[in-house]
Amino acid sequence: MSSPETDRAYRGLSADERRKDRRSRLVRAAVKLYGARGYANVGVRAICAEAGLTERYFYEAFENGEALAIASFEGIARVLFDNLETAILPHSAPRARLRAALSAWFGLVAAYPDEARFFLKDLDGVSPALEEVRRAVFHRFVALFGRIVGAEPGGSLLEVGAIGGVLEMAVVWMRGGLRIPVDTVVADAERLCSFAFQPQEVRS
Amino acid sequence: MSSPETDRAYRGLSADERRKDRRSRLVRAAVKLYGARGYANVGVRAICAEAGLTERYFYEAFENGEALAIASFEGIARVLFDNLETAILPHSAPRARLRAALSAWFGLVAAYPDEARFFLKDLDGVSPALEEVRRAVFHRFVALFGRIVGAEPGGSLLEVGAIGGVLEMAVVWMRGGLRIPVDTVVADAERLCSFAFQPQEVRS
DNA sequence: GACAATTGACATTCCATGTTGTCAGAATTA
DNA sequence: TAATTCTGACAACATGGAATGTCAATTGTC
Repeated sequence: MSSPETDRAYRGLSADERRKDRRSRLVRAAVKLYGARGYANVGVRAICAEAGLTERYFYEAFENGEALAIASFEGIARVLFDNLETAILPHSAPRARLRAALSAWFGLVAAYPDEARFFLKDLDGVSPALEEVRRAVFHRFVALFGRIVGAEPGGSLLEVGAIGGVLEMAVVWMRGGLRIPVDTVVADAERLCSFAFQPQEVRS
Repeated sequence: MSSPETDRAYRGLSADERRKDRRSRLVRAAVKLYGARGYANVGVRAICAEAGLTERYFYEAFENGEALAIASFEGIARVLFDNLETAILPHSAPRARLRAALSAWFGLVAAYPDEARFFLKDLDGVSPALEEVRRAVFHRFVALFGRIVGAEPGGSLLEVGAIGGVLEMAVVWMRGGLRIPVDTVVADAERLCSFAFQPQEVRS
């Protein structure tokens, strides 16, 4: 407990603005380092150094290190879903919506490699809380694609497989240095999804 | 350096036999704990306790903790590939071979949940060495299925996606407590793979 | 300019872990 | 039985990280 009786401006920013700024700097630094070194190899010390802040402000912004990881992951997920929703907006035909969503997905992966690496690879087997967050986001991912192509809700295992495949494709694509043209990757992913997300009665 | 001038039997086992026994006990204990708690939350102390051995024997058997993780993973992979090869042996038709392999895969997942959890989830973002091992095994996995259905070698991204999907299906299937009948899961996976692993000229 | 709030650098505490070392006692052989 | 190897329990050391605390210097307010 410090004694902040008043909260006056500092460098032109209010107390709230400063707090939010520090928080977002921490998140950005965290994602960058997570993506570069892997979550397991990044501690709060390194994150603070990268953000140009000290531990004191870290624990002002987050309960602990895990909370930052969760916030980072959920921030990435939010941006991702926003982008996908925006991307499919102009289209109405299921196939066109699917292609637009996948295009956006792989475009984001290419544009934000650190975020992508963290999002794709780091969150497994670390802690139950992190695992649950990953699970929930993955489920939303499957549901979104189901909605995109107009499949009935519920999310069959086949759809799970398709989305899992799309994620793994991104992993391998990145590891190969994005040398494969994005259109090729999108086309392959589209084939995988369009097959898996068809309505039950047409499937077999 | 101890001074083992001779190596005499102990409890009916030669020195070599005892070493191998200790080593395999360590691997078994490691996989069990990895699967239960996640790799990041398991140290050599806990593994030694689970194996009923002490640290002294750990470092007799392995260079360090990471070496045990690699050995564990590769041991699982070896058993897995052996099982798959055996499963497809009696069949010659691509479709039958594929079904047999997938049946074996999901059967193993169900039969060895600890091994499966470790194999599927734990190895990402921990260390470069572990990551490389995982990558190599995944590649072999894709190649094996390509060979099973008689696709030309090389491993397209679409095939990567299919295998990634199969792995993710196993993850979700396990998390759901294996409540979905294995035949259903195999059938879905089979659809995913049979579609993705077709020869280029037929694909579109 | 005086005073309070705010910041940043750093020390400090606490604890877990990896790794190596010690040693008394059990099992084995002669 | 005596000598010796092997074992298991545990101490010891080093390292690194999480989380809290201290304090002088800086910035804004009056």
